[in-house]
Amino acid sequence: MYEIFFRKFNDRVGLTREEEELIKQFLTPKKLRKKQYLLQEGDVCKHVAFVEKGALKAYTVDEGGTEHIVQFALEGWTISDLYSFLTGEPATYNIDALEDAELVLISKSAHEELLQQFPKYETYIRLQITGAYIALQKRLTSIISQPLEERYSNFLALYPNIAQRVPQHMIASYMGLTPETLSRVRSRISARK
Amino acid sequence: MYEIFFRKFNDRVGLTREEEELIKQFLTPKKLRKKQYLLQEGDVCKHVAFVEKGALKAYTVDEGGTEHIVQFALEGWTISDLYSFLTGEPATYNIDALEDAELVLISKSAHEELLQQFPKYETYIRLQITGAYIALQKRLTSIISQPLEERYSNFLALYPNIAQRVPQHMIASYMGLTPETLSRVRSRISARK
DNA sequence: AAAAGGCATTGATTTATGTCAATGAAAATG
DNA sequence: CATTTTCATTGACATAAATCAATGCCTTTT
Repeated sequence: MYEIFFRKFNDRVGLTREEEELIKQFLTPKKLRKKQYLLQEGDVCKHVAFVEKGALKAYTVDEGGTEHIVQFALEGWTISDLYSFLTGEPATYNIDALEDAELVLISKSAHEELLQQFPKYETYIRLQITGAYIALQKRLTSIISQPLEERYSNFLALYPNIAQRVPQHMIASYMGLTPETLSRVRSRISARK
Repeated sequence: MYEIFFRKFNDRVGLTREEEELIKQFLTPKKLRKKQYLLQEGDVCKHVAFVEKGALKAYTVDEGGTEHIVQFALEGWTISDLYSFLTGEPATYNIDALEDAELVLISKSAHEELLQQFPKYETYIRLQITGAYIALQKRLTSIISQPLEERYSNFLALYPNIAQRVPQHMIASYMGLTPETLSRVRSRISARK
């Protein structure tokens, strides 16, 4: 239980067995069936979720009912509406499962206690959020500066596992495109080779 | 000296006078003239810069010579090529001054020592990067889900000070648009009112 | 004060992307 | 196993954005 979570944690900051046991006290396991919500827009986000197994997506829905995918999360990734989690404001994102999933949940109170009692947790969180920030900045840079074909090729190179497990229309949504446009980008790429 | 830096620091984690003096040992002031580089693509980013005065931009330049602005930084903001700073890899961004500027620099070694010796610095950094992450996520969500007019209106509402001080073609660049398109977006908005 | 450069706007045109609709294949469901 | 659904692709067309070019207005420089 919590294997991947502690592997990641250990990669970032070394832990003794005892420390691991201490941290486990603050974690809650949760299973999610495909299509089940972890969070709905308007609710307050009560947890940060670490994915042990399966796949989730975070997204908004516009007035026309179209989904816009903000983030995917596979094994080893963390997903949440961080703004809502930290401020207690209603969430602006929905989060649900693309596949049956097993999660490790950290509640707000667990998060706060760990931060106070356990310096290594703060370091873990700092490194975690720093990595997420850098990844997001790269994604944004790609959007504003690269042509579509390169953006998509980059995506494939960076996240081959997402490309394999997630339907293409969701990747289109993640890229801010319609499914038809992504399909045409793909055919242009394969024509060029 | 360092007034805004310590005001921000104090807002996030309280500091005594002594702690402030201790941290000051690790900081370096730097002035930059308008158009002067803080960082050039290809060089390793040696510092994180906090803006005490003036304005900077971080950007990439594509094959055609067009600038794509990744970030602005006014007083109270922090700017860097964080990936390059943390890994020692060559920077992918350029950073230069839009106006004469006064900066507070934190070198890699200062950063590492502060992290080790001074838990409040780690907390400061964690809160700093968390805020930056949330802001970036909102920007990205806006790009993939909102029509241009709303994106621009949001930008104006969120950063009126940037809109005032920065030429519009740079805001267009920041939004991933041509200056002509932004101009037309603006005229459509004012026509609607 | 004159000249030069940077800047925002507008128009005409091209190119890229979105929309609507249809099809066939594949996957999920009962 | 049959029947729905979901999905990716393709075509025709509409809309949006980029490009190219010109203009006038500031601001900076000389």
